[in-house]
Amino acid sequence: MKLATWNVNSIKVRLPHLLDWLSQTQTDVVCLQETKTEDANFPRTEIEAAGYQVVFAGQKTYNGVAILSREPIKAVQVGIPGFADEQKRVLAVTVGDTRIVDLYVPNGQSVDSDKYQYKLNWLEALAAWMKAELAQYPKLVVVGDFNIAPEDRDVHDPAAWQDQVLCSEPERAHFRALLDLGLKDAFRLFEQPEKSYSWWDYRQGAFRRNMGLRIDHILLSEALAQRCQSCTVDNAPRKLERPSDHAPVVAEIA
DNA sequence: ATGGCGCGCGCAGCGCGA
Repeated sequence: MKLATWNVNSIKVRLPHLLDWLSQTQTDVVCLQETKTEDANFPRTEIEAAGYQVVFAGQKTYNGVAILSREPIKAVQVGIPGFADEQKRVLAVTVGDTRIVDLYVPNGQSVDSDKYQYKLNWLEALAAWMKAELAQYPKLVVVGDFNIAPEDRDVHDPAAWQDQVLCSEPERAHFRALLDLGLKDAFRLFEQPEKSYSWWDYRQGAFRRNMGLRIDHILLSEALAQRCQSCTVDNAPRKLERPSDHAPVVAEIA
């Protein structure tokens, strides 16, 4: 199974990129974030015509998640159970015997913002839920835009980003707490190029200069980590006209 | 110099992202 996560920054604008990319890569499951579209306006027909089942949970202007799968989608869950949240950031499904959780973790804005505290609370609730999901599903995949660069090697300029949002120690501690549950960062199961990132600012020619962060992740339970054959960032869509500011991250699991 | 770019919304220019 080829499984991907991609923050598309508007499903409407990026639909041609997404459909081309699915056709070229033959991806089996892709989890999207920042679809920024109410469910009534989601481009379901175009995606189904490409051979995918699709589920989505969206809202106007902000947030929004979707999961596309070539195999049937079952047991859809929207949001973190027991965590009241107006923002559409979480979608979980089962495909075959694999549980797949798609996350758009809050950005946090800055470490002194109310939004940062919301992010930390959100991550606390996520960890408790993931502990329960791991107990129920030996084959668990947790993917998405985590809005956390786990280590300094995931940051183009660690000094400039030190203690800033996306890189702060409390955020990184929450990321490590997920790993401590028994999840593996699929990207770090393999040798990777130096300076591998998944997001680059639209400004300052940041992509051309590779001024990025690795904030989009694929976490795998032990049973799936053992079957994981590769995990890569696909920079190709970031080079297109009107790209998302994020690149897809892709894992192949036997 | 605290902007820069690109999105949605909606028709001007603002909030937000990361």
